[in-house]
Amino acid sequence: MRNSRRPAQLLLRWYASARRDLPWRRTRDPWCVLVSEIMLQQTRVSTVIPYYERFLARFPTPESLAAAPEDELLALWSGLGYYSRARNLKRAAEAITAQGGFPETAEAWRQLPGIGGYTAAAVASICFHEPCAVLDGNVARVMARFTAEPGDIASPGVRLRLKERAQALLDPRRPGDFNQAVMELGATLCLPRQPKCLLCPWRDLCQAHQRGIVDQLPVKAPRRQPERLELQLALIVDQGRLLLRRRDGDERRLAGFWELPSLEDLPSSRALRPLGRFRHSITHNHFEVEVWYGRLRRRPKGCHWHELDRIDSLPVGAMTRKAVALLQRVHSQKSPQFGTA
DNA sequence: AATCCGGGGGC
DNA sequence: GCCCCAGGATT
Repeated sequence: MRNSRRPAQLLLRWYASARRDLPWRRTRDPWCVLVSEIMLQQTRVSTVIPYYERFLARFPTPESLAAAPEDELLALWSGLGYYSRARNLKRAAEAITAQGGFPETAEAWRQLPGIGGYTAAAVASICFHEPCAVLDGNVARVMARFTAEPGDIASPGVRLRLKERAQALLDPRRPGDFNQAVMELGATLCLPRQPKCLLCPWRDLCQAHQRGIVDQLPVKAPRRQPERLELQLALIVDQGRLLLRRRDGDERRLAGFWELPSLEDLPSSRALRPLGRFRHSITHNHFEVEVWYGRLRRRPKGCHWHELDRIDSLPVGAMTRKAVALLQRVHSQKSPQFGTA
């Protein structure tokens, strides 16, 4: 009994001194914690922080989000990616509002849209002290090394085992701290490459470390190779307005988002001239983007004008942002009073 | 079980 | 370039 508690004690002692001061660690408000957990899905801490601050300033409660127009939400989420997270968060906020309060168990949280096993366990343990272990990428890696797990950590069977092992180690008196401590360990010491075992509180208990195979774990299946694609976009500007088209609402990705028309969409591209190019990767698609610039006599079918200085309030993907940023650079060169030259 | 969804930081 | 990130939904 005493022995099984030792790993948790070692970990929590380390966490007390090594934990980073992150915005969502300064509160136990379920709404703030939920927002952070959703944003942190497949997204790094440093990326999330500015989005988190802006989001909660605008939507401090589930009620405020439930009442908001979706476009405003998506504009605020723009650039963070995985936009179904935002749409599901709004639906969850609506459910919470309708229920008149937050769920209090992981099982109940799990019922909300966009909330899976990880997020449910995270919020329930941090905000409601439910003794349930989380399993995310960090915990999977830490536990795979701690127990020298030989299986592929992507396989459901292995993931279940890893979660059970985390559950067995969890300190039921401090489930939220324990969960965050394991993740902190994975994020700061037990790194995918070149882990800092010398600083690790579990060094002497870690099976992989004892066997000298830390750098061989965790085992992961090879991933599919990316596709290269070329894209030509048109940046049509007139009187401070930009020509955009809206993607269908049932598109697989970036549904309902505004984007630049491609060259093929335009009746004539003779008047356009090259402005620049850049690369942009979306999951396994690697785009080489060429941007053309100019004016058009008339508005093409399906396209709409938008004020250039109000693009920020539209749902717009990062690729479109990069292209528009290209334009800002040209403008500042043309207008010395706004540039440094 | 496989695939898809965005995007970016770090090496 | 490649890996992988406080995952979840869909097929």
